[in-house]
Parts: sequence; C-alpha cells; structure tokens
Amino acid sequence: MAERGFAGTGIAAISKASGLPASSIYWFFDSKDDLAAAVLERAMDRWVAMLEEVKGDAAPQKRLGAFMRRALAEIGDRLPLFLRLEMILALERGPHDAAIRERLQRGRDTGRDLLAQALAGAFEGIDDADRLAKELAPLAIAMAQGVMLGHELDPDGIDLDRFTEELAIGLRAIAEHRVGGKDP
Amino acid sequence: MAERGFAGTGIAAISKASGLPASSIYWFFDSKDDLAAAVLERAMDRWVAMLEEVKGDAAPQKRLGAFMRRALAEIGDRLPLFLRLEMILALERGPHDAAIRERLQRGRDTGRDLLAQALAGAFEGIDDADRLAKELAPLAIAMAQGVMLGHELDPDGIDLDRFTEELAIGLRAIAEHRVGGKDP
DNA sequence: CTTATTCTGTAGTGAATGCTACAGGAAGAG
DNA sequence: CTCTTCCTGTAGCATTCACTACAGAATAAG
Repeated sequence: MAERGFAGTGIAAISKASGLPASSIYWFFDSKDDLAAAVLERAMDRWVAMLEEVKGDAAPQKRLGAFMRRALAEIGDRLPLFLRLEMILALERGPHDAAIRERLQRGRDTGRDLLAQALAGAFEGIDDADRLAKELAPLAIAMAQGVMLGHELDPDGIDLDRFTEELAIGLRAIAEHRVGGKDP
Repeated sequence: MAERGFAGTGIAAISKASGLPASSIYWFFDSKDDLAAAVLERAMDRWVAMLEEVKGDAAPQKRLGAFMRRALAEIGDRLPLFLRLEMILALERGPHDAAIRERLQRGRDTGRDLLAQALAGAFEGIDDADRLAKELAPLAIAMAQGVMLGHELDPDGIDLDRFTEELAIGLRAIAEHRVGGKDP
C-alpha cells in the first residue's frame, strides 16, 4: 500500500502478501478503509516508539541529531515504508476519510511534543528556547519529511548525512531570528 | 487525480469532470498512464512558468522571498493542485512508471536551476555563493515542499507567511556553516 | 459539391474491484 | 467428550475497471 497507494492495492493483493485469507481480512476489519486506518496507526506507533527509544539514549543537546540519524538508519534507497504510507494516505485518503485524518493528527501531536523537547536541546543558550522549540517543531518535522521525500525521488540531489547536522543549524538560525533580529 | 490518486481516479470520472467523452480520451491518449504523464507535464510546466515569471520581476536578493510568496498565493486551504499531483504521482506511480519518473526528473532539474539563481541572491556576501546555491537548491525545494504539505495537513502548526522569510534565513545559516564553521 | 481527417456515441470486452453469505473446520474451555 | 468461540474456504454478489471496435457525426481541405 505504501508503494501503490490505497486505491491501487486490492484486497486480493493484501491477502496474498500477508497470507491472511481475504475472508479473514473482513473478519478482523470492517472495511478496506478500516484496515488502512489500522495500518496507519501501527506505522505511526512505530515512528513514535523509535523517537521514544532515542530519547532515552541521547542527551538533550545531541538529541535532534540522534533523531535524524535514527530515521536515516531506516532508509536504504527507499523512504522508510511507514513514512511513505503516511504521506500517501494523507494525500490520497485524507480528504475523504475522517478516521485517517484523526490518526494523522494524533501522530503529529505526539511527534511534535517529542521533537519539541529535542529542539529545546538544540536551542541551548537562546532566550525562550522552550517556547521557540514548541513553535518550530511542526516546521522541523515538515522540513525533515520533505527532505526525506526529496531524497527518495532524487538521491543525488540531497545529502542526508549532512542534513542531519544542518537541520539543527538552520532551525537555530530561525529561532535566533525570531527572538530578535540582532546577532551578538 | 490530485485528490484521489492515480488508481483512485477512473477514466469515467475523468471523462465526466472534463466533459471529454471517454472514447475521445483514448483518441488523444494511448493509456491512462500516458494521460497521467501528460497531465503531470502540464502541471510542472505551470510550476516553471510561475518561477520564470517571478524571476523577471524580482531583484536577485529578494527573489527567494518572491518565489515563496508567489507559491503561497496559490494556496488557499489546499495545496496547489499541481503540487499535490506531483507528490501523489511521485509516490504512487514513480516506482512503477518510467515516463512519470522522467518527467519528475526534468521538472526538478529546471526548478533547481531557477531556484539556485534565487538562492545565490539570498547568499550575498558569502564566499562561493553560487556554488553553495547550486548545492543547496534541492534541499531548499524539498524543505519548501515539505512545509507546504505540512501546512495542508495541519494548517495551524505552520505559519506559511513567516516561513517565507525564514527559509532564506535558515538556508543562509546552513550555507555559512558549509563555507567554514566560523562566524565573524 | 467531394474527399479526407478528426473526433464522438454506442456497445461491449474480460478482468478485477470491495464486500457478503454461510457452512464448516480449528482450537480452546468445561 | 461437548460446547462455544474463533477463524477460514468456497462461492458469488453487483459494480467498476481500463480499454477496444467501429460506425458515423463533425469539421476542415480541395
């Protein structure tokens, strides 16, 4: 589904790929939409679990880089499947399926909270670091997702390893700019 | 198609929405894939035309901001349809359709060149501004696309107007960092 | 006018779509 | 063993899918 989209993936294909008989699929799930929502939930939980895990291991200042490196480790030539799934379902089903929208919202909220903490670490020394981190977390996530997508579409144009450090640098500059346009 | 994906949009629906009879669709296009490729091409041409237009109007230093503002003007609550189309086709058909991949590549190349010039303007005063602008253009595009997508999914989390200025600030910080980690 | 070209309406192809009905097997509980 | 709950296999539903064949209308060219 992450590779062919929601409409492009038939129940028969899901059945074959999973080994679960088609009739069983409709025992466990009410509909194809319901299945997609469940799959999306699993995918987002995995995202969150990954971030939580890193959170325990890395000191606040290094945490943003650690997040990025961990996400990176999940990427070969392909976007991690669950990021692909998230985007494709958001674009394809979001406008038509409220359950999907709600799941996306929940995932975004927890992701934002986790990233805000990491960002606060990267904003060390700036006034109001916590508030700025909260404000900028959604921007940071959007940027990172865009860059990962860009990397999948054209791996040569973007150096993900470098971006791992540079995201923090760019965001810090933006935060400094917000706190007052003057440099020390 | 931008709203329901490639597989989610039937020929009949296209026919009804466009007024063009289904049989005529197959007179003008060889297949649904062919149609999608043509539609994508139109969409990307419109992107490029938009950038070219701005290029003539804005001085180099202001050009990045002007690009962003112009793209922004295209957005209401929805991502501009052609950006949505680009992403959805890239994710859904990219892995399976070489013609789509080629079109995406061409669009990216021209987009990168145009943006590199605008970025060079924003990097004024930095050594090697031109080279850095070329290097960072794909990153800038990816960031901007990610942010626009993020805005569509959750309009409250991201302030697009602010991002218009802040993208340049963040990228400039990254460029400065690349040219040598020291600040004056 | 005639002729040639471009497009459309009608009808229908086989295959695949999401989903249901339901009988019966598998497995655990007592 | 029986009984109950959980799952699966078979068959089939109506609908939609991308696509084709083709006769003839519309349009343009001479």
